Amino acid sequence: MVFGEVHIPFWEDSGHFRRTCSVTGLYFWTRDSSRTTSGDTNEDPYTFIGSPIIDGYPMRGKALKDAMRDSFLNYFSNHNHTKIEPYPVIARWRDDIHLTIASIADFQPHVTSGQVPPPANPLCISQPCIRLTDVAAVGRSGRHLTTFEMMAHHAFNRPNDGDVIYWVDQCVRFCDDMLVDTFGINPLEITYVENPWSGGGNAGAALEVIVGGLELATLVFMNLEEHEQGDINIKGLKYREMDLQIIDTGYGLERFCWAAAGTPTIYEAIYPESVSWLKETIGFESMVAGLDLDVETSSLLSELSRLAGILNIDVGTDVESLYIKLVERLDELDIKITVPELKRLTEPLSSIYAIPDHMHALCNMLGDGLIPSNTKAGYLARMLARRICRMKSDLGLEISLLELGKHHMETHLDMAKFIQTEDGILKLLELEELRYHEMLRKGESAVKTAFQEISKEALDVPDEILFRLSEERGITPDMAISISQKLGWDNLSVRVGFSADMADRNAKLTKDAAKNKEKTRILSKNLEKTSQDYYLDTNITDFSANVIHCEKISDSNRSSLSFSNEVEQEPTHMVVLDRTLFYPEGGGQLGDQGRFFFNPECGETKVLDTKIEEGVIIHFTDGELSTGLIHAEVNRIRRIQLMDHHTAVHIVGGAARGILGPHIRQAGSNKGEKYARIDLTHHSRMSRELLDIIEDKANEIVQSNPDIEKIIMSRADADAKFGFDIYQGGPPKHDIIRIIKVGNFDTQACGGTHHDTAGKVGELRIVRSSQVQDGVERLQIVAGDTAREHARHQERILSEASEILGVQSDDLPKAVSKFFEEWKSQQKKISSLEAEIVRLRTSGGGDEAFQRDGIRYVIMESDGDSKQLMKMLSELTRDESNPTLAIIGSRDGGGKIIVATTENTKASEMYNSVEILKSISSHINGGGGGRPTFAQGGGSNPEGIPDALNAARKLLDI
RNA sequence: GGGCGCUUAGCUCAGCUUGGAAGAGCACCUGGUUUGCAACCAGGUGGCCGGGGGUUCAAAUCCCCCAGCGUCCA
Repeated sequence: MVFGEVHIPFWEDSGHFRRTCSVTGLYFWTRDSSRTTSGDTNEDPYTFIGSPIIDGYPMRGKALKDAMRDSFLNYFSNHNHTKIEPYPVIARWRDDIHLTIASIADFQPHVTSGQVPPPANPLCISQPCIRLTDVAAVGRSGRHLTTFEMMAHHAFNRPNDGDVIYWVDQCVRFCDDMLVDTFGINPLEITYVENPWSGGGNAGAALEVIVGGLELATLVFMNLEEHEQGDINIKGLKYREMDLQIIDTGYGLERFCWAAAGTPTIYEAIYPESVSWLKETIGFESMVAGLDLDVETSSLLSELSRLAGILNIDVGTDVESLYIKLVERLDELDIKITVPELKRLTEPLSSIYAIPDHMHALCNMLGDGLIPSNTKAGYLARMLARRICRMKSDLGLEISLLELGKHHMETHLDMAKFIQTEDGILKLLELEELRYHEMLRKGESAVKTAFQEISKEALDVPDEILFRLSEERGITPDMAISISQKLGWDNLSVRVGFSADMADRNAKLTKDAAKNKEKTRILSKNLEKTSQDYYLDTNITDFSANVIHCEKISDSNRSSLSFSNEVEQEPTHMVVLDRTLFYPEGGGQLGDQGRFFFNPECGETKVLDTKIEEGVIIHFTDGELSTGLIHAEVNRIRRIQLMDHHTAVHIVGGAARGILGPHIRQAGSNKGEKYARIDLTHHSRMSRELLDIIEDKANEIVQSNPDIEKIIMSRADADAKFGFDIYQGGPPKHDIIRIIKVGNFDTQACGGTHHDTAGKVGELRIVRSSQVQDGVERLQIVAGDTAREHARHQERILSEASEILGVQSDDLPKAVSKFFEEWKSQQKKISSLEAEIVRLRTSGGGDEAFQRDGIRYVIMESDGDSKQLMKMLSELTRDESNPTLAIIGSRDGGGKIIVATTENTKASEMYNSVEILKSISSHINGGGGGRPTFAQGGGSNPEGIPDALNAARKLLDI
């Protein structure tokens, strides 16, 4: 059987025929022997608009989704599937994607790799998903969404172990039975298109389930994995069969709703309240009437929605070319309309459709506790918020983002399921709208500056300018153009194809960046994993073990290794033991230090740092060791300090969450001996007052001295018991994980070393906060002995500083500001005195002056720096009624010479200051330059000043 | 995670490409002219040109490091 073909008994049992699609060439299965197309081609218009293909669902919007979801889940739970609660839309358990893009993403990579058993088998779920790749098509195509629910039934089979739940035949039987029996779909209308699937390192045969021109579901039979020695070739990559065979299905909840509603677009089926509210608010009907189109608008709109479904809108498609295609197709249907006319109608409409979709995605993301930011997942939320704001202003819609969100949540969402509160989400929406307007305000002057070289009559803008405005300022090309129109550039427009080029440029930049990434191995050979005995008891620091490997650090290794600044000496060797109590750098905690020795008399080898590579713990030492038994000792004081800091970090995280709310998550942390820091997600900067409150709360926790539980449990159990909030330190990498639970204040998966009770931390101080990126606040923490040492250090600084000024440290701020003010006013006094000196020297003195042919020559040596000289020169050469050539030298700082002439006079015509300066500056071993009427220079031989001035006199024949 | 940009007067920002006397508008002060909605005219006050290092005779300007802020892409 050829890969991708699906031959199952069900086809024969149910009277299906295999056909080749006359348009796409793909094979498909149908009960209708007269069918020639697969159903999902540009020859297959939607048949359900106005005449639903699913009966019995008269409701719309949220009620429709709820009913449809129930029907689906009930069908499968009645057929032995276990209902699973949906996962968050922010995929915190993964490090390769930010958002949950499919139901199977819930189980990747741990379940699909076979490492962790599924939470149930078989299972069914309706998973909210967010995909932003087609965000430009949302609202325009009539069917694209950034957020949707993927209803699914999954089964995980291990045929080699005789553990098979069900495979292709049963999967298709479930699907067909449900579509026909539960949803009453006419069996003749259903086609199954054979279209194999591959992606993310896996592949398998797949069937697309098409009804009424709409792809309702995809059934994937994932049984292949990418492998160098694989014998199955798909799209140039080699695959082999894997132990696990996975039923991966996806049924589009919103598409089922659409097919049941038969509305012109999918948006009217699922967000009818929002669409009509927005239409009413902006007066859409009267606006359409005001357009004065030649064609009848209602028939145009229904044709449009029908056509939009057929037109394939690809990722990164230029909206402009889409319009051109649409107008061509309308022309074929004898509807004559120009692109600008069509745009005036459809652009507002597409915004009305896109706003509820974007708001739905945004509320889901924020509801999961996400904070909008300028990086990572937070950026995706910000992008959606800004798209809504932009569409709002295009529509002239005077409803705040906050109000839109409130309406959306009341109409379309169950808030009880969210981590974040409704008020919390509204606060974030309000902040985002403020930031958007701030960006626009700054954008205006940015556009003004960037466009200053462009003529007001110009028709287009150089690409580079638009690229840069977009990348540096967040001003999209069309925003830049509309801003520029306000500023007087009336004829500018964005050239056709520009956005496609910008997408290409971005794709190329990302590709180049990806190329540079490559991971180098530290050790030269593969070794058994080291037994991590430090988990048994974190208080033991002395042990014996066998050296099983030692190698010198090579030069190439050295460049790829990085050691923290707590590693005082460059290591020379790497040592691997069979077991160890040395904790390797990980989870933000620095590696342990200590020593190895054979016996107390015989010298020792320092352990400078510890790291881990694929389970092998590497000790970095200052000397070579031969294999055999050794004694070892972890630096106990350092270990305890690291435990103080690590436990303190958990306590501060818990305290901050208790005070500020559920959106506080750890976005990273770092624990050393001298310092600790924790990065927390929060929407605003933290004031010192707020830090004090958190610090007080954290110290209360320390003093209440709760036990710190260390629980080893399976990944699946941990997920079920504690949820995904435990993965604050990053996605889990093992099937068995370790939970650190500080009373009821903080629970997270963590591999670090911790005290057994919180009280051991002793004292804890939050030293300061800084912002690492928008929406992430970094708190610097000191705990235990380091906290005391820190306080001493601060006091030393204060006492030293106050001693210098001769004041009490309490008076230091006042004294410093007094000194600063005095310094400033004295600076001012000095410069006015300098000016006075210049006036005196230049007004009276005629000694050095020499008159000839109506020009005054002043050649003299003076005191003062170049700034003073310049002032004197400008005094001397200011008066145009007294044409002057002035040359002044000073021995200040290596020697300075300045030459100037009075502008617009005989003097400036006859003499070039730069040339005169250059010809004499050699006497002070220097150079110089400037304008023809004002040149300055200097050198390194101050004693040459008189020679230089004499040379000038000679040159001028004085 | 990978980029890019910005930081100059109380505020909003020019100037940096190509080094050579620190600018504009608003605000503020003084005087004049006026008391009709961002009044006008003349003059003035106000700058560690984010911090630190380097190159140079000379750095707001070029190079490196640090900090703060912004923004794009994945």
